[in-house]
Amino acid sequence: MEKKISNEVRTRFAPSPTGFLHIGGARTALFNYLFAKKNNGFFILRIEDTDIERSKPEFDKDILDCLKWLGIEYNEGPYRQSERKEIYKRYLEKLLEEERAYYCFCPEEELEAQKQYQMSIGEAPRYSGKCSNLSKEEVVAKISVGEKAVIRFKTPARIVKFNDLIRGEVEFDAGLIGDIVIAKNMETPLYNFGAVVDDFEMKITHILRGEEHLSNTPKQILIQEALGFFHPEYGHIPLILAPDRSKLSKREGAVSTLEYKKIGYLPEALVNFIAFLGWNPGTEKEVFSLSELAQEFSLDGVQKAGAIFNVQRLDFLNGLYIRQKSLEKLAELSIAYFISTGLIETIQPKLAESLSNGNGHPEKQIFRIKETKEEISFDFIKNIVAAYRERLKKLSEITELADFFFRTELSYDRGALKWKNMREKDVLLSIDKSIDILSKIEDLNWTKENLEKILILESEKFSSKLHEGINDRGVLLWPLRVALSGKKVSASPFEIAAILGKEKTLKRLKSAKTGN
RNA sequence: GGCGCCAUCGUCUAACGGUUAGGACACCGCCCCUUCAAGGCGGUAAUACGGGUCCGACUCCCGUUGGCGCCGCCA
Repeated sequence: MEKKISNEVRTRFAPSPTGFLHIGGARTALFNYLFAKKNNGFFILRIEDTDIERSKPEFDKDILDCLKWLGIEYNEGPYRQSERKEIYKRYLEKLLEEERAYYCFCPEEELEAQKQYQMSIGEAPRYSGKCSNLSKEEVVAKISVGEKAVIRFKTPARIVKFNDLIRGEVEFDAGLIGDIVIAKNMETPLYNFGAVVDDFEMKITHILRGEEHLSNTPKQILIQEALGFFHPEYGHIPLILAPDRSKLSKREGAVSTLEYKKIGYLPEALVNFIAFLGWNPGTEKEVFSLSELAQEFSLDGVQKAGAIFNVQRLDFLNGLYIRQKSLEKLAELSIAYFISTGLIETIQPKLAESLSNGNGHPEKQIFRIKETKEEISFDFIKNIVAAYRERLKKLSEITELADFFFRTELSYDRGALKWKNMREKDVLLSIDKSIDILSKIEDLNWTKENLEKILILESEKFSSKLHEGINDRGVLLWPLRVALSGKKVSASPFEIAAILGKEKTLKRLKSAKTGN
């Protein structure tokens, strides 16, 4: 076997644009990227769009957008196989000339029947080799009358061994494979052939791909030998599984990775999460940035068994990264959600999209509460995010948590105002007390810290008066919370009041009293 | 059906012949506390099964079982 010709590491990610880039594909891209980075090598993106029926520009775009979002940058590409037909044609001609490949005219129905029969008697289904016996004249004659032909590779019947970077020595009996179709015609190469040619042309040294390709490897090795190519190293990564241990399917999680962006996952969280699906550094450190991963990544730490996609862990990591993220950035990202749920609006219709892509300038934009057309500042959004960031698992959750900041009428059950077994008249007393306290605070002193200081102090006084010495701040703070937010679960009433401002705070308290 | 790959808590995993089988998520309990989070402390929970080899197996070998992948004129 010829060995690789270069000692610089070159990896590639070679998806086909026949579907969205799902989590499994994203992880394959990540591992190739990390391996290249770790070894000071190159990472190449190649789009395998030879299947013209199924390849779609929108999927092509999805792949590119996705990698960009995750921060996975490629040094070369994207190459597209549809633009490289001349190259494949050249190698196809070479194989044909050297009689390592041949035209096959067998109709598909016949092949299908053959396969069914072979399987029914417990044999490995494979092509009989019928057309390999055709003479040159017969072939020319058939082609000249326009008979449809594909090109088959004469698969040598021998044992193929290779050392998988992750699994160790793997062995296949190529005699069971049969002569595979490597091109539909001279212009349309098929996967096993196109990939081999490109990997050679692009000087790929390490091929890290999903386990589903393990049984393609002997075919590719044999084609490499027929063409006189060197053999790249192979490493087959375990699959990412659905909760029932089946392959991630369209119905179960195989959606575009960009969907996770929509729901409000941070790319840092997703990268960290998928890196640990099938890999670990061997230490107890589990929070890694992309560049830390690039430093630590090693094939030794890659698992052999498939890993189930566990959303709870993703949520945990996302919460972690949300808490670490800057307020500016989070607020910027959150605006898109407030806009899409109709809570706020902007005069610039394209803004939401550019913000979620991280290139808007929110501090210079004008936002309005949709219901009242009242103008709000970027700081207003920032403060809301600050009050809620600790409670978020996903960014999208913020609209449901904080919608009350943008509404004039709060609708909630009056019973919610009651703290523990408080009597109705005490609830009214409590609200009056809050109104009394808050209306005395100057606008200048209307800050979260100050409100907290005063309200804590007053709540203790109020509580002991109400319950004769029992200290239960809830008697003042709970009705206040519900009056301001309309919710039983919220940020602290101090934070809410500070963001709402004195006027709205008092207004909400007054309507809590009257019940409208 | 054939071929191949795989097998440690529910999940992601550590261990690379000698550990009370470790960590994280989730779950449960306690603390903090005006709610929910966050945070702190603690707990439940695993080597699929059967044979070997060895003084000693999660670890090595064989088998069984189970899971997954491929067997396309898809990639």
